[in-house]
Amino acid sequence: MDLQRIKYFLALAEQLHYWKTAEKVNITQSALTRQIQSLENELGLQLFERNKRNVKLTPAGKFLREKWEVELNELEYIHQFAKQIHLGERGTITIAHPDSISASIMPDILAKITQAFPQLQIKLVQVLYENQLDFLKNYKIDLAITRDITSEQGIKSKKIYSDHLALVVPLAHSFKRIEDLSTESLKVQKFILPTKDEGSSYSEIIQALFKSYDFVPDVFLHSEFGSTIIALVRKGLGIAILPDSYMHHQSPDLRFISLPFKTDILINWRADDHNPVLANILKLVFDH
Amino acid sequence: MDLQRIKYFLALAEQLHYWKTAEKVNITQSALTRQIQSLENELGLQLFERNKRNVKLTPAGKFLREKWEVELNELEYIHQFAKQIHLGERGTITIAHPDSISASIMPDILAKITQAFPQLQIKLVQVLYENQLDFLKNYKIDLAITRDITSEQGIKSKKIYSDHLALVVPLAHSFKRIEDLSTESLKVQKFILPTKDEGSSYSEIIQALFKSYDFVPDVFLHSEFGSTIIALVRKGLGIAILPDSYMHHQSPDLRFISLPFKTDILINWRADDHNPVLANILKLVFDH
DNA sequence: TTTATTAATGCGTATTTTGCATTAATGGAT
DNA sequence: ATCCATTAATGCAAAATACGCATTAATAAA
Repeated sequence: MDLQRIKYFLALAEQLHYWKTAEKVNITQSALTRQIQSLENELGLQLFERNKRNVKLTPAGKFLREKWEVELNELEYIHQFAKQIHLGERGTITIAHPDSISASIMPDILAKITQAFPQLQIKLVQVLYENQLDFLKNYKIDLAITRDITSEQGIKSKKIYSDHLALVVPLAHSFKRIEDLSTESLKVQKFILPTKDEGSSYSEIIQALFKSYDFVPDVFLHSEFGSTIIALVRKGLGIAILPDSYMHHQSPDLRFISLPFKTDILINWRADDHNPVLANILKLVFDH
Repeated sequence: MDLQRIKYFLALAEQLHYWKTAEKVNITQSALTRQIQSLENELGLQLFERNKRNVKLTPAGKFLREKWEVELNELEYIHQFAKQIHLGERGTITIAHPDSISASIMPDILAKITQAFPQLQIKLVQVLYENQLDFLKNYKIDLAITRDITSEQGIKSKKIYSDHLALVVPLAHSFKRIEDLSTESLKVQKFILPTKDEGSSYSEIIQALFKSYDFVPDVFLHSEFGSTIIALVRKGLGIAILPDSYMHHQSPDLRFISLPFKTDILINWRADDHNPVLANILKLVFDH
């Protein structure tokens, strides 16, 4: 059953006149007659009661007119919706990102996405560094924004931003500027650091930082979560090394001392993910 | 857009294999390929991600699979329903009938209808004699069961039953049998009769009855409604002439004395009413 | 590298649809 | 009652579309 036939039927049901309807739908009266006939044959029922002079709907025709009208509209809506999915304007994408950029580049990215594709559903999740790749591969997330470089098979990666590491201290602390730092003054500090993961490029940078001052830090506590670390520093329990994007968080009573060590932010995705939503988002993020 | 194409799509979406699907739906792989291609072109989107080795649904394809499945089922249901309407197995018909047969032939007719066509919606209404034809012509009712003969243009009519007139008296009344009736004994009675309509064949029969006894009745009250008349007789306010089908009503304290005057029950309908429901009901009523 | 698998495609054939011209039925006008 | 204008149905040839067969080309596995 061709939907076009149903459209012809609906047009005729409105006009109740073959010539006028045929003209309206741009076919000949003969073609229209046969379209209606084959529709009736297909359904095994009569749609119109007609003689050479008059055309009127049968009860079944009246019923179908009403129902088909609804059904066709519904189909049209469905097809539009599908088209939007095809164009990557509709759909859901799940993004994992570190807490450090919650207040800096994430808002920028999200603003751009929702402006360009207001119909997109975005799910933001926080995932432990060690789980990110697994989640990506197992379709639990579609995009992982991370500070770690990966060279995994099947995962594509691209740098989108980089910021500096900063020493985070309470306002009252004696460290005011980078010149105040020295091996001696650092040695006596208590440090609060991220969890040291094997092969994490981010913790390697921090290691390099300590090596440049040639000392081994007294680490009081490890935490994966930046906001926890900040709260601890504010309470005076120690000092921390964090990406300076944390400065964008509202953090009174704290001083950020920028250090000459850069940490990259990368975006990872499945190489074989052909979801148009992903393509659109990547394009947006890269056209920066 | 041909619904057959959507069915092919759904089959392929399940199998994800052109050869197997083609075999299943009884076309060649080449035909199936082209059906899917033209469906994609028509929609302006990709349904499957495919290379020469693998077939998988795109996000839009997944969406459409789900939606179309529902939509096709709905359409199939609608078409079945329409078929039933065409066959006169579904639909609504409005029937007007006089109160006198509420307890006799109406139950018979209705039982037959609901047994043969359990899906039919039947509306029963009581319509004043004088309005019946108007209601019929104006599509307010589809069938009028009446005691009046009509020879109206465009209205078809057929006798379906006939019963006798009866004299209705309280049990205590002196009239016991038809032999008790005479011009003298009748003259002194108070009568409760139906509304005397001009040209109503029913009231003409009653007139004829009185004429045969050669007297003019003392009419205490006219009422269109048989049940009202019966109540009045039971209270001793007078005696009445009614069709003897009223005997089927539960009427204690009353005596029906059958008289040798017949009154026909006719069924009327619009000559140009091609509603299959009507045809079915007429067939049922006539095959009696 | 070879092989087996499998979706796409060129091409000729079969089927379906279309438009034109004509027919036949019907309601209204004379 | 007869004629006429209107209009849905239909025969037929042409055009468009769909189909199947055979082949191609891409790809994963051996």
